[in-house]
Parts: sequence; structure tokens; C-alpha cells
Amino acid sequence: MPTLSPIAPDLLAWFSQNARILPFRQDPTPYHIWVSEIMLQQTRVAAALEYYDRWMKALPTIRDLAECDEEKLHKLWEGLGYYSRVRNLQKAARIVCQEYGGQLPADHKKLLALPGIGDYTAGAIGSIAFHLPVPAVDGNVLRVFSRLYNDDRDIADPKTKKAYTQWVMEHQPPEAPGPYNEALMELGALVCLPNGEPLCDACPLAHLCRARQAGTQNTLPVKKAAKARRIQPVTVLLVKSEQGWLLQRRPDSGLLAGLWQPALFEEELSRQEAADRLASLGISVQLGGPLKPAKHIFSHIEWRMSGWQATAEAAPLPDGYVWADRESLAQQYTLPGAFKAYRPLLETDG
DNA sequence: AACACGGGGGT
DNA sequence: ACCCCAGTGTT
Repeated sequence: MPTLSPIAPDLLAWFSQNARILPFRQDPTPYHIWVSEIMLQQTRVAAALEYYDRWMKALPTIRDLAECDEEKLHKLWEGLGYYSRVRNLQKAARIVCQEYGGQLPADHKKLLALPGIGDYTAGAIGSIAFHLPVPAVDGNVLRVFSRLYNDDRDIADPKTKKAYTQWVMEHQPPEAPGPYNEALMELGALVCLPNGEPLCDACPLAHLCRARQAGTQNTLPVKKAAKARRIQPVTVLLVKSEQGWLLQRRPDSGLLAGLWQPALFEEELSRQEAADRLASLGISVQLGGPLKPAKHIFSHIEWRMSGWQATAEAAPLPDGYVWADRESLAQQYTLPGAFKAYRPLLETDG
């Protein structure tokens, strides 16, 4: 592959004019960059912004994060998804307090060793917050480079990522690794768009782009098809007592670990079977009307939910179950987005 | 190398 | 209704 002309001058000039104004760019401390980068993993900027502002008000320092209780931490992440991100953020914060006096280390390998910080995030924090000459190759950058070099290897293949990382570093100006990395990602987010519709007329690198020259920009990047989702029937019981709605804590590992949900069984149950399951847990209920069937799609599973409303005496509950009134549902217990369809009902009263 | 892990946007 | 997006940790 012949070398490509330098991209940094045009790229950085474009970035200086087109960078979005974002809260973590206004005050790019290592902690701000760290939290924003974790939030932005698999998450669009628009979705992360309100979470970021609320987070920094609640937990302005790494030490505040290290000392936060788990329930409050989950609540700050409620609806963002991939909840292991927030647990790893706190694990890492505790290590940073123990090992590094509460300051993130300005060292790529030490960053990479922290929970939740992998190749991409170590590179983003290292280059943006500490000005280290390291790569930060996310999906945007893979897309930009697949087109710049007109390269049709599968971007999900680690070998491809390694090759692109090499190219990224060949173009990185030593005096501006952070702006360069940010500019590549910003170009991918604003101009070199996915879904086969890049805005080449607005691209500062169009004159260098080999896909553009070959007319292949709409077919890149190439990636192999994802595996089909598993369909999972789910029976949900919305049980109300005088003390609120019945909630159940999910197991400490696996999907939606440690979060709260209405009573549910991950199988299709008849009305009678559902009541029997609750009774065998020591919770006796009177079943009411059926719930509107609802669907929730995770990347790997599709939940098809149906079930019933029910009422119960406000009796003592087994471990892992609580009665949650409207206030505690709003302030304390974290319900994942999967139950969005039942939120309005849960918020009626309790 | 394959899989587990959420949620949102576009058409 | 169906498509796409894509970091880190575990196995």
C-alpha cells in the first residue's frame, strides 16, 4: 500500500472550525475526559450529555465516585445501558485513590490496567487529557480509515484494527495527538457517516480519499454480519400493595446485574402458573387484567414480555424483593430501560 | 476467536 | 418492522 499524503494539516484546520462545543471539552480534566469517554462507549453524544451534567454535579471528583454507594451509582446510569461500565468506573476510581493519590496516572499502560479502560479509552484519555502520543481508534476512526485507504477488510477483525492503528499513528502529529485523535472521531461522527452516506462534499480529506476516488465510499467499511438474536419469552407481574409495587433485585452477575425489575419469569407462563410461581416464593396475589404485550431488544436477546397486573397484601417479602412506592421508584431503585412500556403504570401511584 | 453486555436512531 | 451502531471483559 503506497503511503497516503499527510492528512493532519487539513484535518486539524477543519476540526478547529467544526468541533462541537461539549461540556467535557470546555474543561478537559482527566476525570472529565475519563467519565465522558466511558459514557460515550456504544452511546451517542446526545444521549450522554444529560447524564454527564448530572453525574458531575453528583460526583465532582474521583474520590466522590470511589465513595458513592452502589444504588446511587446505578441510578446515575439508569437508562444508559451496559451497566458494567459504571461498576468498572467505580472499581477503577477506588484503585486510583489507593494507588495514585486520587489522580489518574499520565501513563498509557497504567491507564490500560484499570477496570473498564481498554485500548480505545486508554488512548483517548492519554492523548486528550495528558497529551501522550498514543492512538484512540474507535468505530468512527475505523470507518474513516477504511475509506481513506479504500480498504475492504472486516473492521471487526483485530488484525484490521491493528493495521489501521498503524496508519493512524503514521499521520499523528507529535505536537497535537489529542486534537488529532478527536478530529478523526469528530470527522467520523459529523461527515464520514455510516450507512453508506458520507457527506463527501463537506469533507476536508475528500481530495485524498481513496474510496472517494474509486467510488466505493458507500460500501465501506466492511464488516461481517452479526449473529441472530435469541428470542426470550418473559412473563411480567405488576403487583401492587398499599406499600407500593413489587420489585425484585436481579442477580449480581449477568444481564442487568444488580438492577431492579417487576416480578418476572424468563419463560412463557399461563395465568395460573404465574400465580403459582409467586405463591411458591411466599407471595400470594390476586391476578387482575393482562398487561399490554411489549418487546425489548438487547443486542443479543429479544425479550417478548406479557403478563398481568395483580394486587397483594403488604406482607413481608423474601430476600431480594421490596415494595417500592412512587418516591423510591423515582429516587432509589434503578429499573432498566427494558421496562419502559410499564413505566407509566408504575408511576401512577403505589 | 467468540460471546456477553443496553439502548437509541434512521428509514 | 426492520436496519445500523460498536468498547471492554470473559471464556
